[in-house]
Amino acid sequence: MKILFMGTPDFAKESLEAVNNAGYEILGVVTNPDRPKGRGMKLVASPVKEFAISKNLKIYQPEKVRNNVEFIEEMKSLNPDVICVVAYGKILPQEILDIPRLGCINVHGSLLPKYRGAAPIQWAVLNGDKITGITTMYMDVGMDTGDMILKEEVEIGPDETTGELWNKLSKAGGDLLVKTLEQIENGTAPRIPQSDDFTMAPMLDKEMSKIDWNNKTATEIKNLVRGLDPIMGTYSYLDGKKIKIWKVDVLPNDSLNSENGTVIKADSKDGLYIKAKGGIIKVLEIQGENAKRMSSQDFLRGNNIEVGAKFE
RNA sequence: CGCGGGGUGGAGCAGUUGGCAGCUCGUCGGGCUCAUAACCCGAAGGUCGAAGGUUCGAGUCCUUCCCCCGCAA
Repeated sequence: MKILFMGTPDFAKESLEAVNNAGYEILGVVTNPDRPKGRGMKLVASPVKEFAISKNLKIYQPEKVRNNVEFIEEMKSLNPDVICVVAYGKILPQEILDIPRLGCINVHGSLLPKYRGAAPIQWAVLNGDKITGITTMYMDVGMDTGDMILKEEVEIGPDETTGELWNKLSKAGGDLLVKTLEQIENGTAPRIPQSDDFTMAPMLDKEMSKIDWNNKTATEIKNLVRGLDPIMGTYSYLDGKKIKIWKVDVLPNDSLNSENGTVIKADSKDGLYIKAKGGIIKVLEIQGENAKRMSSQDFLRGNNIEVGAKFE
């Protein structure tokens, strides 16, 4: 079976590697163009491209695919049996979906129809879900609305971060994609329409990384912190300085009557404790301006925080 | 050349107009205590990111390089 692969980030790279290891013929790899990234704005190749280079696979990096006649003709001429799309980053037009004889297969990081959209993994953690998973489906023009093929559940631990879950799901996605391809090849792949009770997982907004001490409960804050680790992290201002909070625990409410966001304990042995709605946030990892991530104990050795100071 | 902040004992930081390198914690030794992560006394531990330059004298000023972080993407 001849496969054309489309994908960009490390999540997709795991799937590409799995398909490659499974011995399928990969006609080509389509990935987003190199983007300027990081300090210095240097051009960086996507993880998928890196892998494709290491395996001498043919690489395509169109700036756009819609109405790109030249690109679409090229894809047609490859004559793939299946196109595998994993976090490619572009919406594919019908003309491309129609190319492969056996269809376009997508690997999605949630149990559809829950969390259709760009950020299913992040939202599963942000919402404090205990279980999520991977779904493979036949793509259609809608946003993750295609008929489902296989699903696999993955548990989310109480302290698990998006980054950790991301890695687990990347791996699971690769395995499930290979399984899906096997079933397509021997004609046993099911085709299960999605029910109507779907939810959306839209792209994350920068605004949400600021901790809202007044309206969010301690548990919601903890979910926010692990949900945004390591993508953007969460922050709060203390004494005009932007402080990032990377890892917290929730302690039961001591029924204190201080305002939410108030420091109730700051000790270089015990760490940093902040009053929150419905509980106490024990800060485990923190990052000051121009500093790196460190334990709150380390942070407090060099930065004096007074009890009663207020995060906002 | 996108903008900006940093590299100082093991950890986190301070170091004023260049003039004996400090603080909190940890480590080691001793003491106190029924006991302790608590308290008291004492000690060790630094070529101040690297190289070069200015100077009587550089952590501090100048040049180059390496590494780290934030913003922006």
